[in-house]
Amino acid sequence: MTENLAKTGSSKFHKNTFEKTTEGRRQKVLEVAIDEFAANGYSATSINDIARKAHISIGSMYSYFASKEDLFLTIVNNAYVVMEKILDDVAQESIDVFDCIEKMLYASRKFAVEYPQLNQIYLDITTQALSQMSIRLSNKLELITPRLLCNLIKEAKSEGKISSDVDERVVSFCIDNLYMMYQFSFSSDYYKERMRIYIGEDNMGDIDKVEESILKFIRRALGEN
Amino acid sequence: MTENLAKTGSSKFHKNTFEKTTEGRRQKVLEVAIDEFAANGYSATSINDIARKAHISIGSMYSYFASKEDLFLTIVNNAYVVMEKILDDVAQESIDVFDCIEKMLYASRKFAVEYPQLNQIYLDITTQALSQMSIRLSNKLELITPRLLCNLIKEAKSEGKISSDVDERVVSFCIDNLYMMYQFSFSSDYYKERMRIYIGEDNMGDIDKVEESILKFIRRALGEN
Amino acid sequence: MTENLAKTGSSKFHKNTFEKTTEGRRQKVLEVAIDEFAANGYSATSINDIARKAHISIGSMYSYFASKEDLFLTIVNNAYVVMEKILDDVAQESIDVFDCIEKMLYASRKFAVEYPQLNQIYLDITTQALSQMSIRLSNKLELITPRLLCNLIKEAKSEGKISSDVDERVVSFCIDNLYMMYQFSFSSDYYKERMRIYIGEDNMGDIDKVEESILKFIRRALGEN
Amino acid sequence: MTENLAKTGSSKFHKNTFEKTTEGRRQKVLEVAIDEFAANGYSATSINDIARKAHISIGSMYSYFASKEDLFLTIVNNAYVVMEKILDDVAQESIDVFDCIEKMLYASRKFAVEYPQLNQIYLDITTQALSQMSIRLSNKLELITPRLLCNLIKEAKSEGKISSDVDERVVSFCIDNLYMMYQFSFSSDYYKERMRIYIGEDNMGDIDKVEESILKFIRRALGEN
DNA sequence: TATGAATGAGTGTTCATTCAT
DNA sequence: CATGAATGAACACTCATTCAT
Repeated sequence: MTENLAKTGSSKFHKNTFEKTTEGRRQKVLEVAIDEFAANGYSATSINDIARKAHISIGSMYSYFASKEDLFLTIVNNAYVVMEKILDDVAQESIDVFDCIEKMLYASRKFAVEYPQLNQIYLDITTQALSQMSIRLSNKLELITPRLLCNLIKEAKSEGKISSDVDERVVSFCIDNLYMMYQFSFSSDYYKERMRIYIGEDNMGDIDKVEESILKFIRRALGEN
Repeated sequence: MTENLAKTGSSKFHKNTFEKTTEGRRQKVLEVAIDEFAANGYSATSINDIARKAHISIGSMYSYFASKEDLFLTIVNNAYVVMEKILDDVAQESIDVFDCIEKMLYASRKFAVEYPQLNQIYLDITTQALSQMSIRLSNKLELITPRLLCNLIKEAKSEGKISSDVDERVVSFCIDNLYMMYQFSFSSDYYKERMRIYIGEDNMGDIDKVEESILKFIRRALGEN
Repeated sequence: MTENLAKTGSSKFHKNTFEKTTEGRRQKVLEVAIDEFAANGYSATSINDIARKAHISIGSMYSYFASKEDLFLTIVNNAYVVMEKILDDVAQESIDVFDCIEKMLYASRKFAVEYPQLNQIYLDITTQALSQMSIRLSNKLELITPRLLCNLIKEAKSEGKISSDVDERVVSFCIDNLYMMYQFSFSSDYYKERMRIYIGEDNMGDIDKVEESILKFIRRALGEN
Repeated sequence: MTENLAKTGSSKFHKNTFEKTTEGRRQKVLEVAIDEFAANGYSATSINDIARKAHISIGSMYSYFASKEDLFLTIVNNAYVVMEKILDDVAQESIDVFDCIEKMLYASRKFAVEYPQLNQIYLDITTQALSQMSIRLSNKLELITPRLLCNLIKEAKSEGKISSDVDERVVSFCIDNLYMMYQFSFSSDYYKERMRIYIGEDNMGDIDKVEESILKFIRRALGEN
């Protein structure tokens, strides 16, 4: 549906050696690291632990990554790439604004359920303690959703599909906020519990109905004509 | 406007000794601890550091709190009490749904700007790594906003002020999600930057306009009649 | 039976204040301290803990005793006084060597069973780590048993009751060694288990028979005529 | 002379890494640790101190042993192995009961004089405070002496070498008690002083004569025919 | 390139002792 | 005289990182 989205600058936080090992080692390292960082947070995770659980020497670990931070950023970057891909696909497949908005909400849940650890790690990054680190990440990705949503709204406005008096920037912000919180609601135990409290134990079974309500909320907010 | 809100069970995570020191020491400890936990996160904060910066011996620290965790929980609990108070005031002062929704949005920003560290700490708690700890907190507070919002919407629906076909639970969830994200947007550098990208550098100066747009978003979503 | 034994120099390791408090406080402190030192050993016992458990402030503790060491020595000294009294009584009541030896074995057990903690503490003192402290104790007590036993044997020898070719010093040493080990065998878990292994689970019930055998061992060793 | 003694289950309280360092480091660590534990007792000994004195980083210490307790148990276990070996040799070399009893007494002194620290540590273990730890030690060794002595006596009884009316279990217990106390008498300052008091300063020079007296004591007690 | 032993600053926590009230 | 808050050196233990093999 939309123009091609600018690709995330493929930042690289690992050493060249990491690309040269076997796929198996590479995958094992990433897999274990994701699990550990997701479960314990950045600070409380030990790189020695990761090495041990991945059946790899810390020597190797440090031949792949210059530091614990770099290992973490490698993972985060990978997660961004995955997220980006999904978003990209959604944007391409959508036929109009409302379809796109709907698909993005679905995608949020799907991503959260499929990769709960990546979301837990993402949550960590938004934390002030890790904000210094997030600076090292190309925040281009952070630009992709805003631009996508913003353009979507603008287009829809000019096509008369939605009310012309909405501020596309703020509205994009709100919609993405809803996406993020919805995604988090499947990630950390804290947010899971919070959603349960709001939605009610009984309604947790019929998640499609919940999603439909959220979409209705958004559509109305947009002043769907 | 509304019924009296149930008070948060005043859990206590400090030892009695803490209540007996001078107000100065007490405040200094809390102040420094809040700063440190907010800036570094729970794990990366050293209780010895806090003691040093508060010009208090580590021995005293441990005569006030049984553990680092308890110091942290004391702070979090205090933050909750502050939040609760603000929320309570808003609920009491409001004259109707829309007024309340508006006042709560203002309050979110006000709280975030006034106590950025408390919000940074709150962000930390929602993290999976700290989910175990949040269990120790009476999550009654977590119930206060849902109930408040939900009742508000229900009432408004029955009064015909808003569309009767909205699901009050999901809608409350969405509105609170918008509040939380808005609040976070003034707390951690990450979310600050994110908001800037959405709203645009130029619009950041006129935050009232942004808030107005968010409110319009919500009002429309509620199908304001 | 024997001459009066030289009294232990009544060393004093407490401050005068300790004598001036109420009997209740004094007893409670000693009682708790004995329990704690016996269970954990000198080093691993906290004087703050003792104060807390005795419902007495550490301030008071330090107004009674100059240091943890002095509290410990006070207890040890008390224990010695108790032991000495028992020994003295035995010596007075006995009608001859063999009677005395028998009574002393009974007394060993009685004392160990009645005051297991004092024995555990005594065990501690014999340890090299605490040897420095034992220097501060008047080791006159340590002289009392040797002299008593030695004189006993000498007398018996001259009376022709036991073989004339025994070395009274070595024999006294051996007999006291048997007493001590027997006493320990009712004190620490280690020695209890050791005795069980030697004597056998089945014989542990009839301790009188065991004692009879030990006495027979000693009597024969003395070449009882 | 006797059947082969069951070997002590070679429990292992160190990590594999400890076996991989250089012999020099290994010896230095054990040597320093033995000295420190012997001199101060378990509780009052600092593992950081040991590391410093062994010129080894505390990190290495913990790569060799999981805990202070494990370092201690490693040493104790080593001591047991040494003791066992000596006992085994004595048992093999002896030609009859009395010879064995004599050799064991010599061995007790030899071991005590040669390894005073090991005995001081052993003394510590018998203490109630460390009884919990002794549970982790295979107490097979504790069985070795009882069984050896008991069988020896039984055999001698059936061969008519010693009186048939002695209870081999109690007698073994008594003899081992005499060995232990004799051994201790060369180990801690407390027991050294105690022996000096019994034996007399003048007789301390001719220890062979003392030993001869002790053996006579035992032989008579056995009712040697 | 892979290994893992080695390092030591740093962590959370304890405790004997002091002293103002 | 009794109190208990305050102190801070010391403790057992962890972990990111280095480097010789």
